[in-house]
Amino acid sequence: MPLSHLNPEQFAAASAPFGHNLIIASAGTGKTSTIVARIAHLLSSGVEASKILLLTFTNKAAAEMLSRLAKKFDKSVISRVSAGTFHATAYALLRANGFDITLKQPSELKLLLKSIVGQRKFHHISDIGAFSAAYLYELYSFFQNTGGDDFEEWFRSKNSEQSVYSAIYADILREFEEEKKRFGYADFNDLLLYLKRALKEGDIAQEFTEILVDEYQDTNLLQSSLIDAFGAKSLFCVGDYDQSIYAFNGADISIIGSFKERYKDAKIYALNTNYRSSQSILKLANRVIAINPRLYEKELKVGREGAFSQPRLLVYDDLFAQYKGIAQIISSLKVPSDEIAVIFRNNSSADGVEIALKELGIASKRKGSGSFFESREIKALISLVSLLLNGKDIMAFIDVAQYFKGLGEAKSKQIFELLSQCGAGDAIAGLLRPDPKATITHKRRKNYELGLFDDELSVSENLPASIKNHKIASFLSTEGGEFLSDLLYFLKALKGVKDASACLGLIIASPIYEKIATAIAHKKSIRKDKSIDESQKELTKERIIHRARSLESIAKNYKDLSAFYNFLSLSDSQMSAGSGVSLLSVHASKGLEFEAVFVIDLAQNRFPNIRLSSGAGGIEEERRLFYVAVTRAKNELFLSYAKYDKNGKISYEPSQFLKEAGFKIEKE
DNA sequence: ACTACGCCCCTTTTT
DNA sequence: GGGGCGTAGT
Repeated sequence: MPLSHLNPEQFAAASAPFGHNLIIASAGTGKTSTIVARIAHLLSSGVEASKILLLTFTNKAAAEMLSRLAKKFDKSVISRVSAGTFHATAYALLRANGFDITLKQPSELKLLLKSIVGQRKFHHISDIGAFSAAYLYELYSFFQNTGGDDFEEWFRSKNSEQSVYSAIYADILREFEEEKKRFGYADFNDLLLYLKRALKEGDIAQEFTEILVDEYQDTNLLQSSLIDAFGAKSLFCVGDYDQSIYAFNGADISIIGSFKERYKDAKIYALNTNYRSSQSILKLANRVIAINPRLYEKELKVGREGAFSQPRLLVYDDLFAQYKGIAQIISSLKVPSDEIAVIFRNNSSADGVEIALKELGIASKRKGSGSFFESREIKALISLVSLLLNGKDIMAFIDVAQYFKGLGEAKSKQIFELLSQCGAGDAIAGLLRPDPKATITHKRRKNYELGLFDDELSVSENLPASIKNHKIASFLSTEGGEFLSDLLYFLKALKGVKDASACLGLIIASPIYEKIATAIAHKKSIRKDKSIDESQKELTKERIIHRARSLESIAKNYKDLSAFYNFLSLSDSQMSAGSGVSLLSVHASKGLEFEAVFVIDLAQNRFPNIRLSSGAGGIEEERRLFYVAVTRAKNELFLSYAKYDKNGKISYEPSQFLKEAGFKIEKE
């Protein structure tokens, strides 16, 4: 039984009676084991598995806890436990209840918002520069996550100078909501908002006996209100206010702080024995974090004994010398590289470290950061998948169309609109089965009427046979016709194929993807003198197909295309394949532990990041970030910074956290 | 009106 | 290396 090897504190928490339980679990105190034991306790006491909901911060964490439980319980029981991130859980519940939603990444919705902002004028109101669409999106997201109600009012109370635009911004966002609805889009926040509303209005009746919340300190008001909307009989919230580092996403430390006041029957448990870090590491971490206000009493006890090396401060003259020096130390450590992490405040630090390690032949892995899923060829592949699932997805349509010469954003949009009219809002349906009764209207461009491009008839003549008789054929250019013909062929080839991996295989083999791959390879093979490097082009194309194939093999794990698409949209920190030294931002390091940890670029302005510390969480949040970073270390901890940057143009002061940790730093 | 292309900007943290 | 913006070209 998992409960048998718990310490008394952990046991008390794991076997707590039903009710509103808050477990204050400091870093390294066996939080995961306690949650696993709690679920085991619930199952053993006869709670039906499907009445348990486990909310974690990453899907990986949820999967890990379930796999631990699978060792003690029947797999068919464990598979009935609902577990995942807030977002993954909400998505699953909404879909299971018939909500038809296409989840879109923030980057794509920023693009959609941008197209709306672009049509607005601001300068007739004021000379003040208006916010960019990206910034407005983030602001709106923050507003939603912090439980906001009236954007315009909220905005005015927060931002005095930009208040002149508050009405326009609010109207833009109203239109944004309409557009999202029209194209069937939802973003991360929408998942939570939709579910919350559905629960409140009784559209979804999902009862849980107990909801367990991991990383409770990073819950924001939207998430907190969603927990309440479930109306579960019992809560088991596990967190540590000293590790709250998501204020920028609306995480509110007062949610954990006010637990006692919000729930009358609240019981507070504390896990105080640290089994992870050596005494000297813990001492350093606690000394710094003690400067922050204490929300609950903590008496940290060291669970490990033995002789460990003291944390070391490494000071370098130059930024690059720092990365090189760290790589050198790493190569000399007698620790497996998988047990080493380099942790930084800003992702911009990662490149230098990666290069320095590479030079010494040391393998490293970085979390997802762009590369694979954001590459053009994978994005196009996902867009094609998206179109199969959602015929209203205009952004996927434009993304695919752009690889056909002569089709840019505006032309693609026009074609999409025409097709939509043939398919009652669904462009793909409009292409496959145009409604003969639909009347289509098209805003003709003036230039056409002036006869500037007079080959309208000959253009139609050139259309591929498959598209010649389509209702919108008379509006199409040769390129547009070619694109729709390829798309039509693609849709017919994939019709009725459910298996995700088979789908991907067919997509990759389709003429439309072949054209896309060729177009991308072509662009990447243009030499400086504008000639084409043909051998390079072939090589790039092979690499593109190879990458596409690796996505195909990932798809094998999913039962159908829409399950696979869900994974693509929701999966956290996409695959950190291979082995080697982990390169992590502090946020990405959350929940992990390593034998040896390097916290780098500990310079004032860099870490703490001064620009950010003036924002939501303030310097206290930066201090918590420092606390999280150093408490990842089990045995060895190295702290470092450089006095100057590469070009010596900027000089850095040591981070205030180094002083707070008790390091004596000599003056120049 | 729209697309293609070259040049300059910068780069917080995550589901 | 990507996105924003001005310019040339269809």
